[in-house]
Amino acid sequence: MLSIGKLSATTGVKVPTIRYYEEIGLLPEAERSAGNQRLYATKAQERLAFIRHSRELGFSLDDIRELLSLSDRPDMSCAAADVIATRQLGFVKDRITRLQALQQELERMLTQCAQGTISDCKVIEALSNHENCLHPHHGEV
Amino acid sequence: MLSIGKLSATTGVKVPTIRYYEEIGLLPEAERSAGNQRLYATKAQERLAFIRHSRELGFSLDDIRELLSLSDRPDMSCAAADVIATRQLGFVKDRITRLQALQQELERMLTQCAQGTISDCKVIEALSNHENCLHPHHGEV
DNA sequence: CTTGAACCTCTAGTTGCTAGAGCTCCTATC
DNA sequence: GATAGGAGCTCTAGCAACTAGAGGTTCAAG
Ligand SMILES: [Zn+2]
Ligand SMILES: [Zn+2]
Ligand SMILES: [Zn+2]
Ligand SMILES: [Zn+2]
Repeated sequence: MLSIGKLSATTGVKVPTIRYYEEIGLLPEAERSAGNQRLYATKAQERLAFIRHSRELGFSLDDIRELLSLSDRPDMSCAAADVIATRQLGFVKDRITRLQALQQELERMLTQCAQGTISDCKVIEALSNHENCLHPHHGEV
Repeated sequence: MLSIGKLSATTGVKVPTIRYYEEIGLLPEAERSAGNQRLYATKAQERLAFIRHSRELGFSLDDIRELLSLSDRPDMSCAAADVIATRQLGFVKDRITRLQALQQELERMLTQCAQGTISDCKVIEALSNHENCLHPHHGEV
């Protein structure tokens, strides 16, 4: 059985984050020592590693909750898991597209600026009106 | 002079968002009608359009605050503005790189999955351990 | 047996808004 | 001029996914 600190060290998830995951029900309530400190078995390490890795791949905690509950039912079809991953892939692709548009706009305004005064600054000018933009870039970045 | 609703309609920024920008000092306190309702001059439209466009390009409100105060000093060097935009470009490029790594990992796990049961699902397996990943993908997405 | 690191709970802060309650005001129609 | 209802007002709370701090307890090394 590991203390929360050891669990944190072996998984790379910070102590308060582990407690937070327990609080929101991503991790089951930990066992406690006589002095009320959390104790974890190896199983918790795996579950936490799963969460961390999924987070690193950009999944939301809600998606992860769903994926965890699926992984607890090995005989079920994996269709639901694949739907979640496919949706995530869609988000990622979409975001890349939008960020590439932003990159172009930022590069354009920076190369146009001749490093003079604010009144001549193409960066400030570009921010002031969208007319010269090549992309629509609406919605969240 | 425009009501907050008209200002919202002409700029595409929602009414509560305009009030929020005023609250945090991005917009100056609006004049008020006899009945205490906000009234805006054309200048406010430009300022708000600047904020909105900068947000669309991914700048933080703190950066925008800085950019706005620079744009109020036309005789100054624009170096500071260019620094902010360059930094923003850096963020964007970095994020794109990380998202492209995520895209690859997600595509890899999805193409490997044979659509069977959870116990054979390559998506769940890939989330369970990072060993087979091609990228480190640490840090925030 | 003492010391200090690690643990506990609870609250509040972060970013950039958004939603709601409960009220007042403005304007259009009759 | 009365009235209906849309738009405005303030204030509080909530979202995601944590992070930081206060103030107190427990554990483990020496
Ligand atoms: Zn410039
Ligand atoms: Zn634009
Ligand atoms: Zn699968
Ligand atoms: Zn990985």
